Amino acid sequence: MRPSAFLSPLAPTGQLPEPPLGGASGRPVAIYARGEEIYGEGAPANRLFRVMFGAVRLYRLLPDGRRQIGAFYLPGEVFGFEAKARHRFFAEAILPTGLATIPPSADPEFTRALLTVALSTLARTQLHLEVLGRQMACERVAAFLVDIAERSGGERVLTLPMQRADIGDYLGLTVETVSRIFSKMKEAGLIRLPNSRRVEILDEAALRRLGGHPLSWDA
Amino acid sequence: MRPSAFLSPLAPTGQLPEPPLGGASGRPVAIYARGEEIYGEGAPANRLFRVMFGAVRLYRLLPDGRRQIGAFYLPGEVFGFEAKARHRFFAEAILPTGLATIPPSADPEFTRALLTVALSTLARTQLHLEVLGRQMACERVAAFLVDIAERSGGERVLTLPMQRADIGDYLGLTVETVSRIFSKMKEAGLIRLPNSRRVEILDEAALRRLGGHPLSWDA
DNA sequence: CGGGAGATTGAGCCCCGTCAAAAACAGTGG
DNA sequence: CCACTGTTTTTGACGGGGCTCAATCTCCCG
Repeated sequence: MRPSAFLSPLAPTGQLPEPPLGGASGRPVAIYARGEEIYGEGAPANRLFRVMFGAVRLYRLLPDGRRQIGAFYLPGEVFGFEAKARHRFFAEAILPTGLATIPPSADPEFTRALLTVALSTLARTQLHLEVLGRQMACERVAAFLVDIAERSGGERVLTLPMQRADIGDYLGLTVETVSRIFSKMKEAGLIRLPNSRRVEILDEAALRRLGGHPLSWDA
Repeated sequence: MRPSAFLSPLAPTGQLPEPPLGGASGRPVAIYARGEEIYGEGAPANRLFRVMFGAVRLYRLLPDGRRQIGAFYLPGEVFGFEAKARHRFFAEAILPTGLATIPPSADPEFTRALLTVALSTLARTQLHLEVLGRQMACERVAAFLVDIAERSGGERVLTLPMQRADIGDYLGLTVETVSRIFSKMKEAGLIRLPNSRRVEILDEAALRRLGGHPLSWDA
């Protein structure tokens, strides 16, 4: 499969200038257990992380407990930057996860690379915004599946690292709705579900039709 | 009023390093008419804009015509950067609007300033995401009003540059719902509506309670 | 004063959230 | 290997918040 430059701008496919942000080269990898907090809201934001393996969720909590997951990070992707000195999100490992730490640097080359990553993250967040603002539940799930498929290498069979509740909190839906839509998609022959964590995409074109226009900014 | 460093990071309050991105100093200002397109989807993204007066909406269209407004830009704010070489959004003047153009530069100082702006924009987009993903219609409208109030100087009486349809497409709601909620808020004594474009905030605390926690990342 | 765009209000319906229960699954210890 | 327990997922029934459709009202501006 052709790597989508946009959906995987942070992946180790070579788009990111390797020297400043890239080097996992010899850097120590910290291991986090499933569910372990990487940093919390209010923690000082003084370093970046690159996912070496596993997966990470970034989220915020409303006072009454509602949770919005802002992003998932898969192997190769970079997260942890903030506009201010402190984090406004929680970051947690979804699975046993290895993270390489990228210390900050005043090097212009580093700044440039960070800008690239920040702009890619912004672009993805804006796309996410469109999904939450203007798409129906089934379109959201379809967009999510297509996105994850692209980011995890374009395999036809993918293993979701997160559970249904995470998907719901990412898409602005309830667990029940997500589950129901998975079932509908299975009935409709769009996907197969060997088990709850594994999804085989049978009709990618139909999913893309549901999920919006992921190619319009690819040029 | 105390300027909120976060909600107005792009405003001419001095937070942004002035030399590289800041200078409206002597730069020509292009005037756009109400409704005029500043750039379209697919246009080359090769310069930034600073709003001198007026207001701008940034939006995307789904194939079937649904519109998601990703952001509004008020005087002092900067927009126009993209991760790729081409725009994925449409930008339009909402009112007669004056824009100063900021040409790109390879200067490290410029890159650093651009990074600051990009990170602020990302932070705001993530907040918007939370509103769309997890808040009820009335909470969205409340959050919107508080946000606009802060960004336009914290006045108690504000003049909305955009119409109801824009607010709806920004908040993921229909015009009718936005209108109904304005009416409810008026009945409840939270706001007054001298006319449809003008909003007087009577009970800011109640609006903030509705609209989430805009102070949690202010530290 | 008339025309048109935008805003408001009403009626009805549907998608999806809520509540509840059953089913599938993952460990754990016997 | 199997009972036992807690977690996650699925499915069902029901109600409500917000969308759709449609009519009316308000405000500009000629």
